[in-house]
Amino acid sequence: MTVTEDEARLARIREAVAAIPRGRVDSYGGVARRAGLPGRARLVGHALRTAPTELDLPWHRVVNASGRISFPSGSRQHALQRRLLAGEGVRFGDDGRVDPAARGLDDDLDRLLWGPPDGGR
DNA sequence: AACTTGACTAATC
DNA sequence: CGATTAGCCAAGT
Repeated sequence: MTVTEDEARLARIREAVAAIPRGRVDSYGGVARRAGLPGRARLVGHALRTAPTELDLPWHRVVNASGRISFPSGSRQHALQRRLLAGEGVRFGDDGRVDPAARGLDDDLDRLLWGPPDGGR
């Protein structure tokens, strides 16, 4: 297990995060699955935590499997993430869950977005 | 090197 | 609903 392999995995995770369209969210597990790393949701958390800000990843579009922001409510991060999502039109329920309609992505999303130059849109 | 933590999750109770 | 358990495993102590 080399360092380069780890970096490649992190890169795939970051790609998967970057592939989440504006106004939609995905779960840590979902991102991991689309990155080819099923069952490794925690790794997504680590990847985002250690990701350089300069990458400008849409990290706020990643919520937990419950559809809630994973930062403790009341924390600065929680407020920020919620605000960023609200700014993209993501609705929240009274229980703090994001609108179910905005949750989850198809496995083909990556191909749809990055594959066929003409397929999508 | 042992032990703990954590931007997680699914299953059970 | 919440609490517990077990699986996950990179990083931090």
